[in-house]
Amino acid sequence: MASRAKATILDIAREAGVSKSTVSLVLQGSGLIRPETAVKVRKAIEDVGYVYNRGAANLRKAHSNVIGMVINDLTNPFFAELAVGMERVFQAAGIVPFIANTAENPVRQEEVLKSMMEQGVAGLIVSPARGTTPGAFRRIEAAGVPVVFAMRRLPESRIPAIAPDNHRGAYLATEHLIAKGHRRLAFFGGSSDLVVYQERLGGFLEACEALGIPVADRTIVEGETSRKGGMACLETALATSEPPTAALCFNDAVAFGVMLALRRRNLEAGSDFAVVGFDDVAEAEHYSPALTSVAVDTAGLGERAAHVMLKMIQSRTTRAEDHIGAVSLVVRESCGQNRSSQLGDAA
Amino acid sequence: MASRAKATILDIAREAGVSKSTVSLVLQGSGLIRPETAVKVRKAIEDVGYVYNRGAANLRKAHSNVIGMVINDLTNPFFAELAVGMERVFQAAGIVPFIANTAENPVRQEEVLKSMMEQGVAGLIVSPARGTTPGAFRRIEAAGVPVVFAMRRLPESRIPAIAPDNHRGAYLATEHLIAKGHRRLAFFGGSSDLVVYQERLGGFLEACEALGIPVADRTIVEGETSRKGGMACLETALATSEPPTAALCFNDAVAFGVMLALRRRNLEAGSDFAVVGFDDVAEAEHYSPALTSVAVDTAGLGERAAHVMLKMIQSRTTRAEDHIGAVSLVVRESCGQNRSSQLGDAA
DNA sequence: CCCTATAAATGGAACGTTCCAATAAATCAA
DNA sequence: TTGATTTATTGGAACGTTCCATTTATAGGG
Repeated sequence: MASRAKATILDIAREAGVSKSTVSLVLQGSGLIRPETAVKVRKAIEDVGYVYNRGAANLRKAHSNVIGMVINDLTNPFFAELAVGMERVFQAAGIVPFIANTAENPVRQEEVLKSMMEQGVAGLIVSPARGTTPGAFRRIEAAGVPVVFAMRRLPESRIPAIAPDNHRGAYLATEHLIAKGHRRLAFFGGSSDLVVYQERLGGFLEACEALGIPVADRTIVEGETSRKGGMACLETALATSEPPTAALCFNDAVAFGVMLALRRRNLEAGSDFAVVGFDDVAEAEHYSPALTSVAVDTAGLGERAAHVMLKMIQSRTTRAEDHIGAVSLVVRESCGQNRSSQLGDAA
Repeated sequence: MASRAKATILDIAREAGVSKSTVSLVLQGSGLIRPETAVKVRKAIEDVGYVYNRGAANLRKAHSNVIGMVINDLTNPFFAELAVGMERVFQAAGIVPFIANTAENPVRQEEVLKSMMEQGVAGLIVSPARGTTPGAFRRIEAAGVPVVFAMRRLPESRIPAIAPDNHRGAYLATEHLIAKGHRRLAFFGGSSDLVVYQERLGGFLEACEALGIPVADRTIVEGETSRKGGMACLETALATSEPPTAALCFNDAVAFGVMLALRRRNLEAGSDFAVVGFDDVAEAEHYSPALTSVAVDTAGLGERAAHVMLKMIQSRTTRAEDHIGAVSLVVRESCGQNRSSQLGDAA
């Protein structure tokens, strides 16, 4: 049932009565061939069910047309949105992104990166897995393949990163909670081995500092960056002697978890406890109550990352500027009305 | 900054003072080479920062080690779970799955499939986009590349499909609703151009038939298979003169939408209106109220699909049996207590 | 009518691997 | 010692493309 030996450019040449070089030219859409010849060749291609062998082509050509996208957690819809943004710009450039999942596992990540390199990708967009070793990208850089980090970065790396302004986002959100009249604040979820965590927590702390929330009234609970993690964080925080009345969550998944835990306790997110998320995933808007969250323009960051990559490939460089994306606080229902009457809202 | 010409097997040979053939043998882990030689070669490989060129290798070798996974909607966490299951088995077989998203767009799907073929994938696991034309896989089959459909199938295709027992799942769920005492039932979401839809709706209708729900008391509302779609379905259904009191939803996303719409109307899912989902995504358990749903063992189906693919590759065939995965109803809170007192639950 | 310029098509070498057949070195039986 | 056997290693052809340098055909200018 399987067809005989795969058809090659030579088979087409024979079929169309031209030389292999001519076929190659047609394949590349060269203007040198006579239109009628091109038509003839294209028909032959169709007839024999030819499939182009990009591996063979890349043997001679400089660059391939595939870039690899290595994601630490595909089950987070956030990354799917990021991928969508990238695909838009790559598609226009005739480039196909291949996605691979590392499931937050550095070993798996190593394998995946190796495989993509062997496949001859023109570039790599990576959201590094937690615990990625500093040297993990040394060989790739040495090979001259451009790498861009998306959303996450490595502490001491020279690799350009595209990420939202985490610090500012956290500051804005915290400011909002304080403006709502809250005085005992929590930061929920995430763990300190992530640069992103440092940035977001940093923004939270700076806002507390600037707006007069004493250290004693700040509750910081690390935890998994998932619904489950969020639920755990809330339980931990409410068990303290002076529990917080509001929380900035590491991301939306944590925030959803917090809201679930509240409901289980018959508390209402918004009126009884204020919750702010981070990332503003599509779901935030449709939750009940709708989640106030820091919007990071995920798809936009994806586009940006793709553009940077394209530029790097073109200019054959392995260096580029970092890019910090603008953020904005999207106020919805999860922080309720103002606690004291002192302030209007700060949208 | 970018390194000089990429190192090849010949550079390593020179460095290690052996022939290229020896290097090749080492690369393939052949037992023919003397251990000390192997060590010497591996050191050279490390020293020059060599990266294996799989494209060149595939020129001579029969099969590549990558399989393509083409997904219609990466933003649905369901597919991420499917991917996770596959990755487990592929990883053990030394195969790397590359994922591409078609965003439910047949044109994009065509491009993606073409690109994967050109890349020389050993096989393709596909969840076809809505509106895929019957002939879309003709060329791929002709090229002898094995294809497996996951979750979705095409109406008249000979391509093996791995899917849950949609009919039975829908039947079970409907039976459950009826056992709970509901008599006016709805089927929400999906559209009739999907085979899956036919199957699920079929199970629903058969249960209605068998358990004595007259046609007049069945409400069928097609809609987008998303939260938004679910919200719309509920609104439509409640606007009828004799609105249903319970709904089986095409999938969990639709069910979540329905529950949201209920809350907006100050109705309680469970007590005021019963909701059953389909797929049992991770989120179903954590929702409030927790969603009763038909569990399809997503990761298990992924594993199965991967196994079938592996078998097909090994036996160089393009044919295999369909596989229908077992389903089970997971009863949680979204259908509330029994409506009438006549029956216990049917877990 | 010849020479040159342009357009279209072509053959051959090269790309980095694998694999076969062949060689070289080491071991063994007699 | 010699031939046969086993163990390690090797050169060369092949894989399917691209690209350069040619060749061939077509047209234009004087």
